[in-house]
Amino acid sequence: MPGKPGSGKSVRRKSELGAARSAAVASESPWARPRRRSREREIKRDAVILTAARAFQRRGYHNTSLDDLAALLGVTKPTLYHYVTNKEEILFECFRTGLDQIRAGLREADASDAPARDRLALVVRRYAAAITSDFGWCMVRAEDQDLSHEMGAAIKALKSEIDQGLRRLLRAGIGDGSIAIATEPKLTAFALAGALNWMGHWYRAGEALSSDEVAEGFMVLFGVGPATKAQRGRYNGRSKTAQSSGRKE
Amino acid sequence: MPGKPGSGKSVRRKSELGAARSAAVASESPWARPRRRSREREIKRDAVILTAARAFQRRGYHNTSLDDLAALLGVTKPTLYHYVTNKEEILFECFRTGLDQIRAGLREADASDAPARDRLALVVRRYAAAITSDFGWCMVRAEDQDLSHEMGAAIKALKSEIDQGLRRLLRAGIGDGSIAIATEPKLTAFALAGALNWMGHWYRAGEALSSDEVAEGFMVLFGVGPATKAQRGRYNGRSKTAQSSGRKE
DNA sequence: TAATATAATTACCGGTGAGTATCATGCGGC
DNA sequence: GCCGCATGATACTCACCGGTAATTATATTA
Repeated sequence: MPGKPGSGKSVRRKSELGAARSAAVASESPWARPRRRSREREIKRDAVILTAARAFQRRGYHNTSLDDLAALLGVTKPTLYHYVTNKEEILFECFRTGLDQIRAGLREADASDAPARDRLALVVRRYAAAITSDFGWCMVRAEDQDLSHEMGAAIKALKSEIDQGLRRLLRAGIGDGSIAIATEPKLTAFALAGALNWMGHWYRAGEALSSDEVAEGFMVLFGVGPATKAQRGRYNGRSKTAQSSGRKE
Repeated sequence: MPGKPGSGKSVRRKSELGAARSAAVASESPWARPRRRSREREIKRDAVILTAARAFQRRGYHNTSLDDLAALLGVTKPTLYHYVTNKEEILFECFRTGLDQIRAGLREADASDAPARDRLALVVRRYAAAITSDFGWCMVRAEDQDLSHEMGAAIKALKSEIDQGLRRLLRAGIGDGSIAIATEPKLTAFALAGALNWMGHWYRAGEALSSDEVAEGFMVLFGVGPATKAQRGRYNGRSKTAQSSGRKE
């Protein structure tokens, strides 16, 4: 139906539409109907994203058709379009969900006043957990090539934020003496991110090591772990503090 | 043409075919020679693979049609089928070509009697060079998901060979005292491979650091570089020999 | 129960892209 | 000149897939 308002080619986020509506029509009109954000809907949308992430992980983005995805969910393809605007958006959400897990760890670390080494360890653990999660594949393997310009740029920004966060922690660690590395933070961050991202390729559920253990191993490997002797002399034994402090984990 | 011998569904390597033929028909028959291994043909085939690798790197495997590829080569699609059996084979060759560069480095290292640390350094340099080459993308980003079972298994085997080679070198280094790492070889190899593979994502031609320099940096980072106190003697006199070969950037 | 919004379905469209059947040309050897 | 072969182009098929229109089912509310 060509006359239906708002159904044009432009990609309209449902939320934006809703916001515009409620802002325009004010609140006393009976039509301003608070747009009962039925929780149900978001749950289903999340199920679409999660199922898609798993399917993409197994068969790849391009080898997973929307019919496949719909079948996995026990519905038909058009139903999917009630929750997402197109396939690209699904990939984008997978991307974002995974990256957000890491960014959450980063913010958590920023809010802490533990030594930088411990904050970095936290982020690395979160990173490893995210990579080995259902959304890990999308972060590592899916490529910006499959995203539109805007979405690709958005993902790139998120990735950059994570990269910068790692570098900042490394610099902070050098500053407060809790980290001693032999190479510059930039290269170190690249190497660390690479090692972590690669987990997405080899780490399988049921691996002998938990993702936390791998994260710990990488910290040691990069010379910023508790087992490094170089650390011992530089700053005292308080390195365990944040490790066992009330963090949920 | 269903009648043409050897043109069935099975993927036959041209070289194997040629070898089998010449072995069977001996060398005096006038029909034995027609295998005029016209060098021209292999050159063209290589061009197909290389051009494909570059296109895949930029736009991705699934976003590059054979028509695109043909256009890049200034021919039409059916022409491509004179040199490869299908698109999958192109991807496989890209994979293999890249991996072979690393395997060559591995064999080179095995043939050397230098300390394991230097042999590892050589492999890491070769690895970094391969990843930043035109075929780097295929090794890292392209996934086995797009390959048939047999080809996927073949690639997996090659990858495993490389992984085992890295572990072997690490163990050898621990054995001869030229490498001192704080974690087990398996995890170290994963981290090292990950850091190197990730170069395919961030390294661009014209980067401030050459791939050799990055490789050197990683060696340092992983505690097996020349800056490590465990290595006091600059015993590496020959490690520069192979360094300058191969890179064009 | 009527009105309405949402949810999901059936049936389709348009485009694309891998792979093929068939014909045309150039070339070396007889 | 003719045959065989390699190489290439034109024009096509065939299936799949993303996305949509029209329609039915379900639930909520007045």
